[in-house]
Parts: sequence; C-alpha cells; structure tokens
Amino acid sequence: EDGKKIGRTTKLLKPGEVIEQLDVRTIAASPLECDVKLEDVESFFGQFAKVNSVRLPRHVADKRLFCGTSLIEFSTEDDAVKVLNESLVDAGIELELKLEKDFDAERAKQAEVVENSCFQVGSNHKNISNAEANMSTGDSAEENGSPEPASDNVDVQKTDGGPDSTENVSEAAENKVSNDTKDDEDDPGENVEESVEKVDVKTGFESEGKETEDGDKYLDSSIQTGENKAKGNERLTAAVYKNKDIVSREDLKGVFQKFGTVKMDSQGDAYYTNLFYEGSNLDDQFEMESSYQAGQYFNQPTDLSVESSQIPAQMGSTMKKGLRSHNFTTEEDNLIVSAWLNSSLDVVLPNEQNSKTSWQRIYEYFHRNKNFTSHRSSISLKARWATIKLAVNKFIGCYAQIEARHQSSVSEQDKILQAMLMYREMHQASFQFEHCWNELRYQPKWLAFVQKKKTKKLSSASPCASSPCTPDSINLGETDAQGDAFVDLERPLGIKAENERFKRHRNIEQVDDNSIAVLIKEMKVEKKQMNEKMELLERRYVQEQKRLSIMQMQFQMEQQKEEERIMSVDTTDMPPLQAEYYKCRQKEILDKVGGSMPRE
DNA sequence: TAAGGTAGGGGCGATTGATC
DNA sequence: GATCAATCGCCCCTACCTTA
Repeated sequence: EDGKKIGRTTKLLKPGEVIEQLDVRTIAASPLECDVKLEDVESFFGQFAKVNSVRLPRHVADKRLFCGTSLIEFSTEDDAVKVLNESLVDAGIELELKLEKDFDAERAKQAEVVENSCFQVGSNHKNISNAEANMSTGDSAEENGSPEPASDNVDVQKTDGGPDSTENVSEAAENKVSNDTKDDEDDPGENVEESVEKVDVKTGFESEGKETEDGDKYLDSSIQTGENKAKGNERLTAAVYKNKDIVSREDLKGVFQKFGTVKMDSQGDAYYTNLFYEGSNLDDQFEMESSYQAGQYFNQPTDLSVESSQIPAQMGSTMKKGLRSHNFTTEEDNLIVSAWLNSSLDVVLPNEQNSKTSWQRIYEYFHRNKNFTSHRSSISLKARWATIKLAVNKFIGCYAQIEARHQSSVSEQDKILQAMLMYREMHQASFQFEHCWNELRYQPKWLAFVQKKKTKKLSSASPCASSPCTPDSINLGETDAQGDAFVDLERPLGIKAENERFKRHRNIEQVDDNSIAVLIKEMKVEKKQMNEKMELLERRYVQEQKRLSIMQMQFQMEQQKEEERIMSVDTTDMPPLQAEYYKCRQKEILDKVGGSMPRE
C-alpha cells in the first residue's frame, strides 16, 4: 500500500529439494503391529523428538494390509538422525530404523517382485506356491543381473495338497539332483550344472505370499537370511537350506519353542515344503500348548516375517483338532458376552478398513481381558456364543410369556423361575445361561439383535400371519416389552438387494394381473362395506341428536312448569323464612324473563 | 447404468467324538 | 448314555469389481 515491495525472507525451495529434505527428515520404523494406529506411532516417537507426520503405508502385494513399516516425519533432520541412532524397543521388540529413501528402494524392489510374480502365476490351483517361488526367483535373478524365467529354475514343491504331500516333499528333497535333472529333461535348453548353480544362488529364502485358502489368514512372510546375518540382530531366523523351500522340523521347533512348548510327533519326514502356504501339516506335526500361545507367536514380529505383524493372532482354530476342552465356565461365558457387546456392531467391515473379522476382534478382546486361564480359539468362542444366543433367545420368549400373564404379587425372581420351568418343558433341557441373560437383557446391541431377528421372522412369515406360532416365534413376539425401547441399528439393504426387491415387486405387478383384479374387487367390496358402516353411523348420529333435542325440550317444559308453580305460590301464610325463599326464586324468574323480553 | 460374478463373512443345523 | 465342544457344509447377504 505504501509502494514498498514485499517478499519472502527465505527463498522457496524447489520441489525436488523439498522432497529431498523430507526424505532426510523421515525415517521408516518396523516391525509394527498390524493394528497399530497413527496416534500410537506419533505418541511413541513423540517421546524422542517432535513428529510432523506419520504414515502407515500399505503392503505392496495387498493394499488392504498395513505393510508393517511406519514412516515418521520429524520436524528437523537432526531429530531424525537422533532417533535413527537410538535403539528403540516397542512391545518388547527392537525396532529397525532406516531412512525413508532406503525403505522406498526396498519397497520398489518388492513391488517389482510382486509384479513379476503376478504375471508368472500358473493356472493350476497352487498359484500361491508358484507365486512365492517366482518371487524368490525374481529376486535372485535380479541379484545376479541375469533375469531368468521362473519356470527354468528348480522348484521342489509338493504337487498335491493331499496327505501324501509330506512324503512327496521328502522324496523331492532326497532326490533333489535327480529332480533337477528331470526338470532339465523337460527343458532341454538347460543342463544339470546350471540348475544346481541356480539353487545355490538362492541361499536366501525369500517369500512373500498370501494365504487365500482361508480368508482369515493372511500370511506375508519373508525369510531373508542373508540380510539378517548382515544386520547381526538376534531376532528369530529360520534355518534355510540350499533348497529354498525346505526347512527342517527341528529348526521350526526351535523357532516355535521360543513362544511356548512345542510337541513333535515321531511320524513324518524331516523336511517340509511350503509349510506356510499349504501347510495344514503343521497342525498335525506341531502342537502349541495352547491355541492362544500360537496366536501369540503370530503376533510376534520376527524375522520369519519382516511384516509378520499383519498376521492375525488367530491360529488356534485348528490347532487341537478333535480334542474337546473343558466345559465353559460362567466367567468365560460372561466374557464372551462382554466381548460380543463390545465388538463393533457392523460385523461386515469394508475390506479397506480392516481385514480382521468381528470374531477375530472378539477373540482378541476375550484374551486381552480375561483374568483366568482360558485357551479358547475364536471358533470355540463363536460356537459358544451361538449356543448362548440360542438359549437366551428361547429363554427371553419364555420370560416374555410369563410377563404377559401380568400376575399380581409375583416377584421377578418367581417369574424367572417360572420362565425356567417353561423353558424346561418346551425344550427338554434346563436353561443354563441366566448369567448371560442378566448381562444381555438390557443391552441395546442385544435388543437390536433380538428385534432384527423378530422383524426378519415377521417379514418372512407374513403370508401366514394367521398360522399358529411356533414356540420360537412366541419367544420373540409382541409381548417382548423390551422391544420398543431399542434404537433401530439395523443396516439398510444393499443396492443389489434393494434392486432385487424392486424388480421382484415389478415382476409381481406385471405378471400377476389376475391377482390384481381380485385385489381391486376385494377393495371395492371393502369400500362398499365401509360406506355402509359410515351411513349407519351417520344415521345413528342424527337419531342421537334428535333424542337429545327432545330431552332438552322436555327438560325446558318441566322447568317452565316449575317456574310457573313458583310464581303462583302465595307467600302470605308462609313462615318468614320460606316466604323469603319463594320471593327470591320469583324475583330470579322475573329477572330471567325480563332479561329475555324485549325492552320498551 | 444395470447385470453378473466373486469374495468375504455370518447364521444355522447336522455330525462327530471327547468328556462328564 | 447324556452332554456338549468342535467342526463342517450349506445358504444367505453384502460389497466390490468387471462387463455389456
């Protein structure tokens, strides 16, 4: 305004320089837990220096998953250097810290490997194994600077997922060289020496894959012995054999033993192939002391898996197949109920939000909050909840029926006893979940759940609404006094479902003309009946009005007669008080008549 | 934009087999 | 022998992606 030129005191940096500065201020920290939050990372590193921002990059192979490494941008380069030189431990695990550019470089490599593997995945049902093998191949080829097609490399894999797979594997291991030869026979362009050389190159067992056969289990593992040795850290390393896929059971035992007692049976051979990707064998060969122990193992970030924190702590589902554990205790039941109530309402989470299932969360809640010994797997908890839910639902019905009787002078305890008796009569079994019912009965989530069930039943049973109710339909029936107090948290229909519904209705309209005609006829009849009713009511109303007016006239006539009588009374011979009364009444009447008469 | 396909996930009944 | 935890398979629902 005063004519003086103003400008920045400090010159703006060029974009490239900004990025460069950002790079030196940003460090990558790993391994972090899969469900780690931005705030957690920020507060953790905030203890050491001022944090500008935190990023949680996704995995290169699966964008739904956190890659296990967080990028922390500090306010100054000095801060970044200071933290980089620190030896930080999070959740008992020493964090590996590196500059962002190093992390980016590794990530670019990984992306390339994943891309290669995607193109080279075979068409058979063992895509995962192949992809994993190909990734390994890609890496080694890259290291050697001599890219080779994956199919040219030696691949000792089990080719059948059946029970013989272990046998196949051991055979394959024993006859490695001969297999190599066989492979080479298939591909005449290669010779045995070349193959062996390639196997030797692959001393680093690198794998990166995803367990897709079971939707719950994502497994990204990367065993990088070469790197580990170089770093010299003391994290877990699985012994890796010259053949990339073969790990001895002793080595695995050694790895798993750090997290709990591992039982090994005597059967089976000494080698396992692609354990992590196809390895149901693991269940048979190794037994953790508890399923949760196993879960704990998979929660540990180890070098078995640089990004193993992505693996859900759910492993126990098949760990002790066929072994029935002890009965559920009241505490366990209550904790399951509590876990269910505390878990998210929306059980179907979008993929990009969280790959964990609601039962995984319930499982974690259960084991995090237990103050007793329990090794239940998520499947056990789920099954138990199903039992609890069913029984409590039935009991609610019984209790509602007892309530509906409106018995006077009956305490709540008596009602519960009666409901229990009714339950026993109806279901030939005693109700064993009173403790759960007490926990659940007033909880909004439970009430919403019950209501949802009820509406579902009503809608599905609407065509036969007059049909006799089943005990269960009575259970959740209109007498459920709690039903009105809930907030409707039911999810709306999805687009597709809504369209289906619309289409169905449209189709019904188009196709069923006859039924529409019948409906119209019925409606006309109904209308006629309604009109008749209305006429009847109107007639009654008019009659009633007439009757009222007649009564009113009668009353007026009687009143007039009375007034005339009062006016004609002679008060001369009456006692003074009586005379006074009549005079007052006569005056009143005169006033009334005078008021209504036109004045002159 | 609608339709079709696929994947993820839950519910539920039947079955199995260990425990009571 | 009864009970009940664990498992399995089927069905249904929803969201997302691809294709016409």
